[in-house]
Amino acid sequence: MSITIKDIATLAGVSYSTVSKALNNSPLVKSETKEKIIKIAEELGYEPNFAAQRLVSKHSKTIGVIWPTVERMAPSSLVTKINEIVKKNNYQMLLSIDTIKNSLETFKKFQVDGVIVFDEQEDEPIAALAKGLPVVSYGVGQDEDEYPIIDVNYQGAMKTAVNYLHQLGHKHIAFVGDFSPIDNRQFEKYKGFLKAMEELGLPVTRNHLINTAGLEWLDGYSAVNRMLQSAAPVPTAIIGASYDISSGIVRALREADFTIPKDISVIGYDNIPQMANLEVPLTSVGVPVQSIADRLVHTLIDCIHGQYKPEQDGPLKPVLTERNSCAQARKIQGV
Amino acid sequence: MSITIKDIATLAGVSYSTVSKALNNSPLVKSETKEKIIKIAEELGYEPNFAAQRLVSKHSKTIGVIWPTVERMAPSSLVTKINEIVKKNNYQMLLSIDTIKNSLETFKKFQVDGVIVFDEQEDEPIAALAKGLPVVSYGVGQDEDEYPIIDVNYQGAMKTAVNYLHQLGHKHIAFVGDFSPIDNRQFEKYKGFLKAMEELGLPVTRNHLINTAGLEWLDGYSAVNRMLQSAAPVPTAIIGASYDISSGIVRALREADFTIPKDISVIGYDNIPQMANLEVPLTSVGVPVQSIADRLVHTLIDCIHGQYKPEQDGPLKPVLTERNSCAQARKIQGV
DNA sequence: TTGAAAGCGGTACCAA
DNA sequence: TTGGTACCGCTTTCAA
Repeated sequence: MSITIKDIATLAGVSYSTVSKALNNSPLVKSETKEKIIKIAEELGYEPNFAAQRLVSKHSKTIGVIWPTVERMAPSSLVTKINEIVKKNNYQMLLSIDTIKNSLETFKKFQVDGVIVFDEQEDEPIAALAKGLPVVSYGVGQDEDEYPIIDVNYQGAMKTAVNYLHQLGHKHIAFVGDFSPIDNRQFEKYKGFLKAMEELGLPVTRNHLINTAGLEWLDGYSAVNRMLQSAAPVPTAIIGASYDISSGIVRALREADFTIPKDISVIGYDNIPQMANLEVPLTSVGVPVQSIADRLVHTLIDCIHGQYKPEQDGPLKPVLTERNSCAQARKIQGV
Repeated sequence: MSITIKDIATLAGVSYSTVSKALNNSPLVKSETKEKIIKIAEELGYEPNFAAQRLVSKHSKTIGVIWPTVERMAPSSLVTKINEIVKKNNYQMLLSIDTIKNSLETFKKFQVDGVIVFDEQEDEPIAALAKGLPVVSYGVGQDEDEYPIIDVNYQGAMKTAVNYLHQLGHKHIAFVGDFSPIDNRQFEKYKGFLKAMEELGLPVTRNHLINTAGLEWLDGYSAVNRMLQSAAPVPTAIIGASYDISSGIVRALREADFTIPKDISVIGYDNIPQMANLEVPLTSVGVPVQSIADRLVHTLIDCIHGQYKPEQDGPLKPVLTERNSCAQARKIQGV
């Protein structure tokens, strides 16, 4: 059995309720008494019983993160950042890689104070499952949401990327990504691209829209190979829809003896530091993970304290980080 | 406030201790009463209070996993498997990506029954930090360990790979991996390779030992490029020390216009299904993740029940999974 | 400024 | 078979 406040009380010659107050730094205890008690507690290596505390106090200063797909880079990067920020705010983070339903159940048992969800493509409506437990997600914001969704502004990011390339003189810009309409988040990048191109009056034919039908690097790789083998003229610039996809794009281009950025410019979505470690360090666009993580955690904490108001914060701002994978457009080959 | 056994007791017209027994399926309760109580509990959507239960019962049927490095493929694959097996054994899994020290603290608070550690390169001795909490790790077994380390038999895996290539007629086999002696696990693969080559009387010069000095795909990629640029004759086969490294190896070879396996054979360490999704599906070697996960979880559960005996299980068996990235050795180019 | 005591929601023992 | 009750370890009134 481990040390309890009663042990401390006995040693200190006070009642255990006094010990409780002292340990919680209550102003109701004389500072001498307080110091004495704290000293004894430290000597004994006292650790409060968490279960007992929560049986009474209800909150655990813990945030749960549900992350069902462990195998892509950008989320890994984000979850690492979230962990940092959670700690900075005196919370702990616990992760579950189970289904949303199971994870929520587990987290409710353990009485976490709130949950961050990484993936909402599940049948059951999260709000119903959460039942009172504060939940925050990210992706595409919608008005009807019953819990805050941090809008990472995919469309804004795409617009930034397209404008940047346009300023470099590019007109033939291709989008390489997964645009099955099932996946909200991916589809949003696609829509953002279309909109941005349209606003600038740039051409969008099927040759500019390369569907990877998947999110692994290999999907990006094969998509680009297909593009290169088609009869259509090669675009002067490519926007890759994610870190992993972009890594496949770069690989395919280099195998086909394209030099980046001399022969073709490439921008990758996902503003994570790992973009710099690719074969060709990639200029990337997107809300920096740090900002996403910040917003997620702070919104959740506000929810926990009942202080969250929709639209209290402005939209998240996508940033373009230059890394020399883009150059002035050259004469367009072919047409 | 949520439903408690007292609410149920009132409705059922029995005492709450009877409710407790009924809900725990005690044989001391008449089955009619039991059924009635269970029915009411279900109707009310009763969920036992976990904190209260643990304040009394001490164990949580939960296993914690400490996983400080979220960004490599093989561990991701393993953790996913562990989750499955943990569930199959009626436990839950919680993940922490914090430092070992912090994670252990968190897990102790939440009273998990045991912990699986993914990474022991930390200063503090884990056993001391765990203080009674059962811990299991994996990697290289050592006799002095104060907690079980599942030996994944790196040396055996290397031997299997080398023998396999040797039977195909290869004599010039290179090892591409990180062999800084600091990292026990990586170094063990290196030692296994050396030993296996020696046993077969195969030559090992510095041209056969390519140090990646890192574990990312890019490290494998650059290492192979360096190898190809050196004056030394190219080996007829390569063993890559991990999934990520092997992925870099394949990329570098293909860029240099080597056809796998016609021009060169490649085997990758890490027996994970993802090996099949590489550009060239790779023949791989290693204890299958399934077995590693199985052993980890079962050993831990034995420890939890105080039933673990060192050496109760034989060594884990590396398996070679063929995927056509190896062929009969051709005449050696050069020397 | 301190202490006593009533819970929090269960489990488990003992008595009826 | 059931009910009564003493904890588990802590927080939080309320009284002293």
